[in-house]
Amino acid sequence: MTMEKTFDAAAEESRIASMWEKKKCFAAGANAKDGAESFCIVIPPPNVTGSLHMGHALNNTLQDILIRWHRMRGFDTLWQPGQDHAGIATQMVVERKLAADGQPSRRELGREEFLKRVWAWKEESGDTIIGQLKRLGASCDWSRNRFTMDEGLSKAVRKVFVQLYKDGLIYKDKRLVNWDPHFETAISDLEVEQVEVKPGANQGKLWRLRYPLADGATYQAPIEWDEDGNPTAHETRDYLIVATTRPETMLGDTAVAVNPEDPRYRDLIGKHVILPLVGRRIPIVGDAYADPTKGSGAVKITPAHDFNDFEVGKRHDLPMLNIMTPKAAITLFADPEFWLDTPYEAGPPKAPKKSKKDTLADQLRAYAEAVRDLADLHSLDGLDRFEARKAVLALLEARGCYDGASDEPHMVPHGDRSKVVIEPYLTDQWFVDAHTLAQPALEAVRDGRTAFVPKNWEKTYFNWLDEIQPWCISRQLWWGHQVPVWYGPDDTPFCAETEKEARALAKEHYGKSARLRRDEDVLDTWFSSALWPFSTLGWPDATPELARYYKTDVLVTGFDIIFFWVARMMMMGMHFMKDETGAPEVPFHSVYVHALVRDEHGKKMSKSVGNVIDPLDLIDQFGADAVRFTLTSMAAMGRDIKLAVSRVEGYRNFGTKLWNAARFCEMNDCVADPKFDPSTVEQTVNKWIVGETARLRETCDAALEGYRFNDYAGALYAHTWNVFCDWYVEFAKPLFQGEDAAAKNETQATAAWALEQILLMMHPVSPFITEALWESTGKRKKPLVHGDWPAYAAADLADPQADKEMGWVVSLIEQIRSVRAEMNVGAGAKIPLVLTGASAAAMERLERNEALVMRLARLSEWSSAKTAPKGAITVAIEEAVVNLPLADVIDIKAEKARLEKALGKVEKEAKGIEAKLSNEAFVSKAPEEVVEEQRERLEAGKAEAEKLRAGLTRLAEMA
RNA sequence: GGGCGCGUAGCUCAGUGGGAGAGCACUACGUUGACAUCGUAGGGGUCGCUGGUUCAAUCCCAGCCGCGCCCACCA
Repeated sequence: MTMEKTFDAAAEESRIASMWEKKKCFAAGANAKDGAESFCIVIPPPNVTGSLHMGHALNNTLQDILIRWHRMRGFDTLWQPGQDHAGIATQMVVERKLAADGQPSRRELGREEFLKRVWAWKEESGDTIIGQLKRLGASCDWSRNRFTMDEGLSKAVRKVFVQLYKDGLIYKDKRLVNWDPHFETAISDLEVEQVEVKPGANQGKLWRLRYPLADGATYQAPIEWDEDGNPTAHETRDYLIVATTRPETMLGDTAVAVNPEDPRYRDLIGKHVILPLVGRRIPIVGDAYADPTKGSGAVKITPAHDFNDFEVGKRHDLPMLNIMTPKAAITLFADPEFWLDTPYEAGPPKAPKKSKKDTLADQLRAYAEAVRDLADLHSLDGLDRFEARKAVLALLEARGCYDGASDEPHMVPHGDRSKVVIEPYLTDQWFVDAHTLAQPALEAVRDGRTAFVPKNWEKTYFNWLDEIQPWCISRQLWWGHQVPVWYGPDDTPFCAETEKEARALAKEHYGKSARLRRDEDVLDTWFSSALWPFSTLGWPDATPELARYYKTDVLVTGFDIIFFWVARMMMMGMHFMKDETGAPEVPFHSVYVHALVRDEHGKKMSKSVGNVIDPLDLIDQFGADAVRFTLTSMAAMGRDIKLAVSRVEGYRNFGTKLWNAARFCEMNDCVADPKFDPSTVEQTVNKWIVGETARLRETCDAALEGYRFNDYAGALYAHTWNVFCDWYVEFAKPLFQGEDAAAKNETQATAAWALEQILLMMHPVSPFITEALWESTGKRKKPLVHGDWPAYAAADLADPQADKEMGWVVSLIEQIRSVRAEMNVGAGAKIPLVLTGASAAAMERLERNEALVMRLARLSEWSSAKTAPKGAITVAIEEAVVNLPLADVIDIKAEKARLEKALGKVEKEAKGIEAKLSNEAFVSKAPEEVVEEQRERLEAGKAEAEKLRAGLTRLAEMA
């Protein structure tokens, strides 16, 4: 059967994938040797909502390489797959879908019904990404697939929550949290993105407000300064100026703070201002938080809506006024009381229109309308915060309390999912005492029980954990693990894994049965992800897998989730898992942090920019192996991957190259022989390729040991194309066509073996094409996915003599080819070679490799002579001079130029080395071998220069 | 403000205290029965700038210039 000219990736990949699946090739422990060590990776679980993107493709290719490599080496290997329920993201997707389908909204459906819809959606499309990972070739043990909301994992979540609650490491607290007004839930610090806002009509400004001093107080405000910044003129003021980027929050101010050291305001501490619009009398407090160098030096304090102000408020026991609804509408504006209590001497800017019925409600309405006109408002029903901003500013201006604004681009917090502005919001939430949990996690990395690769990520990890804040884990969402806490009639909390246990606790507490209601909140998605390395292995049950595979080996991830996920797995793993001695056990010994995939210009891929490259499109176009090989080649440590489609095409071509090399072997009856022993080959070319193959094995293993994936891929590429295809295959041709049957047989067997070794070593990165070739190039006992990774050493298989000889032959051929090309000798023309000044060794080398040199250099004949023939072009090589009598075709001028150029290069180099060697300091201080090496190089250079000069002389004689 | 990283061939990037590399692109030639998704040959770089350490610096150190990312409560 003759092979096709190219590999049909589309057809073969699915066939091979189902073969692997049918034979359960990826099952935990498959292909393990007796008594093998375990090797386990837990997959970073993709969102059930997700589909495969380039980041996944890279992440999973690298994991798959490590997994396949270990599996072939006989480790007891498990790649644990699974998916994340991705609370907010999934809830968002389903809500959107409901809206798009014209279905009732989440709130209309109610919690129970909505969750049914989410589960239905999960059942319907949750397997999408698994199918995509399979197309990529990911060799996970799919039979063990887990989901963070599975019963088993949910049990783990409940157990962890209850235990941490008992340990005092989970607690409920009323404090400011980051509130997402779109999803109406708290989010953690990590889910907040700081986005710079540019100055615009309603944002990016610093507005100055005037707060009148109460009780007729005044102070001297400096208005002119000398060069040194000392005030030279003052004016008497009866108001304070405060600045803010969020003017609407002034409605919730409960103090103004000044620095106690600030001479301008020192005497005002303890006095009061009247908060404009609301008329509230609020104190002026002295607090170091107020920075005299910033703004006016006086700062408004809104304890319920600003993290700093919250702290100031606590220090001074200030009231904390919540002025917003969960949707971040300003409540005051909808409240008639606000307008009634507001002393607005200046009145609204336009007189309220007289209405027919002069009732209070009408007055209010008229006033409201005036405000709306003024501030260009649309509605007064629960006035949105940004509308309220306009209204507040307009009102303040009308009241003479507005002191102008300046442009001030600044960072504003946004929700990473909702993209809306986050509000600090005062609510009851559940928190994890992350600081306490972080300590063992820090220690483990400091003492090397877990190592980051590359190491510099450890600093990032330390910096974050060192300053870690309490982790807000409760979410006011419906999709997720519900907090396992029940409340009694008096709101006493009972934390238990089941309602039954909670009831028992309540009965004990109250002395009788009580009605309980469950906490409605769910947990942050990352809470369950943090348990992933042990929850997926069966914890809290004592499963064999947990005993066998925990701790896992290496975690492969992008740096963007070091905080979200890696650090939290470390914290949870070490709190809940113990080794034989009872000491906390890390979830993995290594964390390999890879780069992010960007577009070919280095931009982050994003749907809105439209520069997203879909890995599935690439797989369709070039095959999974090409995509995998590309990403692996580019996965150098510490740098982003800029992906250009042309690279993928290039690696697809590489696959074709390998395919055709196999095809060549097939056509020449190179059949893999299980009994073949590479150490017994006799032909020099065969000794040489055996040695090269052994070196490749060492390079591959060393690269993979060090997670230098690009070195691994690069070595395979260079060996396969530039060694095996470019030279060995060419060397083999004359042997296949020659008379020497023994040499031919040996070469057939060696070629088959060398190809087989490439298939073995390339399988982890290019599993499909190698598996296909494995099937077509021999009768195999087991599929390549379970092939035996080679273990031979170059020291045993490489033959220095053979290496030297083939190196010499290669350079001889290259030199002749170079001359031919430069002299425009047509490919069809065969030319004679005359060797002069050849050493005995050189002569022997040429004799032994006569056939292949003749063929590859396209020679008609060769001979040796004492002196160079007339009219020959000469090239210096090691231990000989190559003379090509090309008198007919020779272009003397061109040849002279060629020789002079070569000579110039050699002389320049020699000169440099000579200078170095004549430097006393160099000779005395540099290591012996370096000096010796330089001497040798100088010798060689001189010899070559000599040969070139001789050539030039002869050329001159010809002319 | 703090931290991390990057500036090497036209492009994308490896790399090393002692002879500057790859892929793609480019130029010329080429259907020599594995492969035109190919072959052969070739052009192209003061390794960001300036100092320092060293016998020796693209590599180590400092500063500068340019670019990117992460973290941070600055009104």
